[in-house]
Amino acid sequence: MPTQYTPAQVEGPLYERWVERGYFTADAKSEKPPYTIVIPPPNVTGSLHLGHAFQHTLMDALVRRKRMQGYEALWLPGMDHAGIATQNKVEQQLAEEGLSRHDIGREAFVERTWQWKQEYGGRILGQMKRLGDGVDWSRERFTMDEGLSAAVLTIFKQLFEDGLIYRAERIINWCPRCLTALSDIEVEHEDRDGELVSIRYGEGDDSIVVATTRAETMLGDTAVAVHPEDERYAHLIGRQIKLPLTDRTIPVVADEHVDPEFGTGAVKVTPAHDPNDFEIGRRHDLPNLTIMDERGVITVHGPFLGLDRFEARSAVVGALREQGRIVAEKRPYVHAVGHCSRCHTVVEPRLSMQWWVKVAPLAEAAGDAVRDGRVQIHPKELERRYFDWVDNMHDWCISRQLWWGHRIPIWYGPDGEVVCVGPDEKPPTGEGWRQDEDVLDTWFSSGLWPFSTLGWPEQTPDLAKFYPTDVLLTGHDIIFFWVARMMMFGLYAMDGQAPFHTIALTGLVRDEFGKKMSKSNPNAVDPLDWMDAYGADAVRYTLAKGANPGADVPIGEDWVQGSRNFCNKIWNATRFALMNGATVSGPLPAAEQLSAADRWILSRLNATVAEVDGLYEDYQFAKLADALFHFSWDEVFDWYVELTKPVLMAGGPAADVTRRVLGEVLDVTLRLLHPITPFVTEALWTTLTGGESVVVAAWPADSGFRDAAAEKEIELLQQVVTEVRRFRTEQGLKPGQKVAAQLSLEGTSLVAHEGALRSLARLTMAEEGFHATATLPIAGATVALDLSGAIDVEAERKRLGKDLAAAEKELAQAQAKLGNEAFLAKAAEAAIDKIRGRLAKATEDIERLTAQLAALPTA
RNA sequence: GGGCGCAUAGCUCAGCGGUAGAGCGCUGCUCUUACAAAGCAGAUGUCGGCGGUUCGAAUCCGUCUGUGCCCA
Repeated sequence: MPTQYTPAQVEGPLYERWVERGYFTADAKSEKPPYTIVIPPPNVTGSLHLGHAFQHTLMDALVRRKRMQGYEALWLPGMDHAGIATQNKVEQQLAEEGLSRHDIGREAFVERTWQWKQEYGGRILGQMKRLGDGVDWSRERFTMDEGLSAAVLTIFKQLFEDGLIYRAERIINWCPRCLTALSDIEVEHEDRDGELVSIRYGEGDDSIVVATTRAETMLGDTAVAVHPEDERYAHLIGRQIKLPLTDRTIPVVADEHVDPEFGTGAVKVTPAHDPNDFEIGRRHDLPNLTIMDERGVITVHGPFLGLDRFEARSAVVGALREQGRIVAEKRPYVHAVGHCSRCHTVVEPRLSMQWWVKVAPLAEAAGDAVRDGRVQIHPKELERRYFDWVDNMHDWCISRQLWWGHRIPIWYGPDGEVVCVGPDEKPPTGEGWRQDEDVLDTWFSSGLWPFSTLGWPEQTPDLAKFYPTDVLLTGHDIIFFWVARMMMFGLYAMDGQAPFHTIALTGLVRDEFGKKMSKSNPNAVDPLDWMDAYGADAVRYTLAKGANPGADVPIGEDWVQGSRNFCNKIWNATRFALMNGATVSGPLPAAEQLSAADRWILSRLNATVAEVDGLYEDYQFAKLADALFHFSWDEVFDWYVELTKPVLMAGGPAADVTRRVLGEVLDVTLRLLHPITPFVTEALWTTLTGGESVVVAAWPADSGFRDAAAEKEIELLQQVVTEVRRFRTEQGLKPGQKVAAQLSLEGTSLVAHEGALRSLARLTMAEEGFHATATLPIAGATVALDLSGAIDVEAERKRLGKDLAAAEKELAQAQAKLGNEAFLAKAAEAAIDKIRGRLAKATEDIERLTAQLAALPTA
């Protein structure tokens, strides 16, 4: 066994073996209770970034633990078809050939997109294998699969028949580059420097000043609105004023939604190009005048015809300025501008006919499921974000002017008929019938994911066994994407059964300085690079250790390196155990046969099992990773392993007992670590135990064994050892240098630990000619050392003096507290006891330190 | 503009009413027979400022400053 763990040699073969043996393949016919997580489907065009690696690590840990606990665990993988993103990719490819999608036609384009998926899609799936994701590959799904498409058609028809899907002309978010409608959540608002220009409309007494950041839209104004109680404009209400640069006049209308405090208190109304104005227009029966085409080019006749919207903006301002109509300009004027989340083009509000989901009843059910506790959100603080969203959700625009996606199953007849065609139904035939050209929002199909992947609408054994799923784990930034959509559809389609009982929300991955990591940032790290350099376990452990509930996760290469070191430490500790005959065979010896060290570590081991279990149930990954780190490194590797050395070296029956306990401790520790660091633990555990695989080993159970006395005993030993080591360091002794010492341990629990103490502090027996040059009284025991020569009295005096001062300060503080009547009267008994304990400890320390100082030879 | 959150050791973060913690970094000394990707020992903080509540505040309340996120 080499002295260093080399993940690169281990990981690939192990993963292949796991998959071959079918450990991750769930059985719907199993008698075991189910545990299910579906992966929020990544985008088919995407590749694994740290955010995925992070969430996958946590999901994998949850599922692996449950599998070990005896659940029929299913972690279901797959991808969504990412309508816009994928179509963009294929259009780029076509563009390189000098073609557009219209050149080859819809059918060929869709065919070509499938080819693209075949060739380039799903890179992320291979990357998931590198990370060690224990997913059931036999159940891999894609939102455009036949079964999932049938689910889309089924629910569309149900919603349509229930009146929850309708068609309407509204202002939507339009991307002039992607040439499609977008839903609200596909628009990102960013602050931009723009200008706010104030324009005078009308003439003389009939003039009124309005302000806008989008001057070009004035060409489509059909009114000016003021507040009905605004006296400044009362005389103008109902009058017609002249709209500059046009030959039109427009009315001044009174509308309560106008804020008289903002700007001049008068607003221009462009119903076809602004959602608020559209509403005003509806209330006042104003005409909707569209002035741009789908690419954002001006279509009204006149000097601006054919100009791009941004060119038109400056042209319009210029023309108005010439006419002396610009009364004020504020520049720069910072305001939020919506951008297409896919291509970052500035979104244009556009009046158009689209299909919508009426979300009110669905969102209410989604909110109630959390409100009444059927579904829990972790951490709880994020509930409010969820409620804010579902309680104020606007109707959802689901039609997209794309070719890649589920085509809307609506057929229009020659006489204005509108027919919704279900999955098993034949579309109407005959002259004049045609299908809607648009496809559905990708999220419409991913919202069905928790049950469409299990076979719905068919009543499959998978659906019966694994729905509802258990946990949805995802970033808090996409509560609105997955969570809300899956909740709405799950409750609607599955008879009010929520798709999962727990929503575990994580933060975002950031770099080591807390900066946001994104693909476009130079700080973006490819997790595969780190896995190559340090192993998948190191990346996984680092991510898990950063996973404080709901909080962002900073990660840096140094930390991954630290986790690699941890894996290496586990490797070497196990290596030591193997070299010394640690075993898991046979029953654990009874408590009477165990040494105090054995009882201590078993006590701590079981406490750790209980602690880790509790933290898993609470989705406290950072804390459980930390607890495991602390227990295994600080307690097992640093102390227990060192304590076994003198015993193992001495041999005999005591050594046999220790070999068994050492085997037990490592066996359990490796099993506890496995869900987070699956590879190194598998390699070690199979060697240590001869078992088939830790993947299917039993999850450790707390035996209930605790031994407070042993814990105290070992703590005292640690204290004494540390004290001697400190003294040695102060005296400039080399770590390996043996020193003769005489120990007086009578009357303390250290009597049984003389061997351990000598081993850990490197103290040899006092032989003839022993002459103590320093005496350390510690906790009732005395350690006399022969340093064979002068010791550095000054260094020792300095240090003891410092400790003494600290102890005296402590004593004074404790005395002050205990002398405080109010404290004694009002504080809890436990708090007072604690202070009494501190007082006693301080008194004892002062005594000891004073004695040590007195024992120093005078210079 | 509205809402939410965060300010703790050089860095990244735990702790959230009873003596300030971890990892990394830093300073010494060591290749002590599992491990130098390590061991041992050590240093480091008026817990953002100011007020208040309390016997007692990093922890609760108010306020200011700084900073981040979401929504419009």
